[in-house]
Amino acid sequence: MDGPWRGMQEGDDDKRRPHGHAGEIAYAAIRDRLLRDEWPAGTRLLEADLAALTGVSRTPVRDALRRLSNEGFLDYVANAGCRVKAFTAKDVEAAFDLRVELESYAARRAASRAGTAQIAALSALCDRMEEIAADPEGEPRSRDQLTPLNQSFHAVIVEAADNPRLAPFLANVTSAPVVLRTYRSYTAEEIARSMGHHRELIQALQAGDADWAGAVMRSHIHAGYRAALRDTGLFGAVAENTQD
Amino acid sequence: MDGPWRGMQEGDDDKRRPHGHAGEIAYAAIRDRLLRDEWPAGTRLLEADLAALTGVSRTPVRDALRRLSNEGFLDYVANAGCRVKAFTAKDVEAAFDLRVELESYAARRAASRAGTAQIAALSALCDRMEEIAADPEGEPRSRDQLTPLNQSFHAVIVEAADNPRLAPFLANVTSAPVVLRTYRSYTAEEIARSMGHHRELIQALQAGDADWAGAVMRSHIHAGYRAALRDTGLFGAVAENTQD
DNA sequence: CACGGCCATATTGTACACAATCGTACGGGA
DNA sequence: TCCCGTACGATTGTGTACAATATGGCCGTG
Repeated sequence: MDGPWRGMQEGDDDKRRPHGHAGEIAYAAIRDRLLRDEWPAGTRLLEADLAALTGVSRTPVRDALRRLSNEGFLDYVANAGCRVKAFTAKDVEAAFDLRVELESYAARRAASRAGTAQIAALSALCDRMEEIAADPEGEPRSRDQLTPLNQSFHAVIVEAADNPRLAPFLANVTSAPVVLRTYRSYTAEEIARSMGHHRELIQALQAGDADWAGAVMRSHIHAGYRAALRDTGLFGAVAENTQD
Repeated sequence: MDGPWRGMQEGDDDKRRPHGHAGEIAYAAIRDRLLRDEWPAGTRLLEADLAALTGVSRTPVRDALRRLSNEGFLDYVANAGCRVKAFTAKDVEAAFDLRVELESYAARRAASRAGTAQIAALSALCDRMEEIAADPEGEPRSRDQLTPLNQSFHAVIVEAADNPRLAPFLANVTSAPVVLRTYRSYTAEEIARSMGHHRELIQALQAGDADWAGAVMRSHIHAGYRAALRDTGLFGAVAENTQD
């Protein structure tokens, strides 16, 4: 702890980091734990601890914390560090509301802009998802396989919307833990409906019908909101007992 | 360069800074110059120069640059510093599109939530703005007086919308220089129409009519977009000749 | 016993030093 | 003459030391 040691002592390989990626490492590591709910809401995160945890110094850790608080994961108070944000039912509503507006906008725009290649990509993603959903094996795991495919599906539509500011915005609003885990709380029926929405969306885009596409997307996100709401009681409770 | 000098040598008062605000100082200073178009699009910003300019060290300057690039003012490339973003017509469209969606959403929400105090505040702001607009004196300056009042007006509506994620989002999309300067390029007729929109908005909110409020806001922002478009040729040109 | 001020400590904010990386100019070779 | 490899300078990324601030416990006082 005293000399100019090679500052590595915790979980990491000693292969030389390619300079310019320590910040990414810290960011990814912390974000990952946040997504896994490793720390209960309200937990204070110390820069020094995180530095030791991720194997980099405080400087990139600070960068990561600023980013994460900007993305809504953390509450940051000047000169007092940051705490894991307590998600209330209201926050969940806020996030989904914004998603409804922005994603339905994306769908409307995409209706007049999506190319055949993008339509094909969406179709392929639907095929994969339906295949996985139909598989009666591995029930819990299929949910986790569905999630990234679903994200890709939405990403293609956002890309087709062709608004350079949109993607980063949506990334911020969809990165909330609650949003990311929606597929896990879906019932079998809700999953089937979600697949249906995807197919309908593709048809609307092919038809170039902006209103249709926007409306389907609106329903689609609303359905997700209802599912997420069922879990919110949990968050409210957690938020309360760790008020501190 | 050897001893623990008080690191002050450029434009600054030597009154002690209250620790925890150097970052803010750097951020405000750089953002201010960006808004004044002090640097043409494409200009590379060196951390060391900005540090000397603002009188703080590189560390808070880096924080400020990260924030500003997150807000869309700068393009940031790893290991290569950052450049002043070249705004294209497409970027302007993207920003206004997002504003239309988010602010009309805010207006819809506000219709069923705005309290009498907020309505009164909006009215007072309208009074002030109309007063200034009616004054035949100080033509160019009146525009600059209108802008902050207009921002306050929109801020009140966003606050009334009561979505905790909304305000930071909109701050990001409205902070683009083009958006901030719209009032300057308004014709007298457009200013009058803008005032009319504000009054109509208040009525819609009082009536609790979400559709009405949303529609008025949509027109309101669209009108601003048209005005901003008239200036975009300029930006395109600047963006091109500084490609580097 | 409660309350308020004070001190010790833990933690963040800032500055600076060094290491890694990128762009560029220069020189050698085809 | 043109191209490619190399070395150098300029600039960013990271680690670390120090300064400033907040927090919590302690003591004194009402």
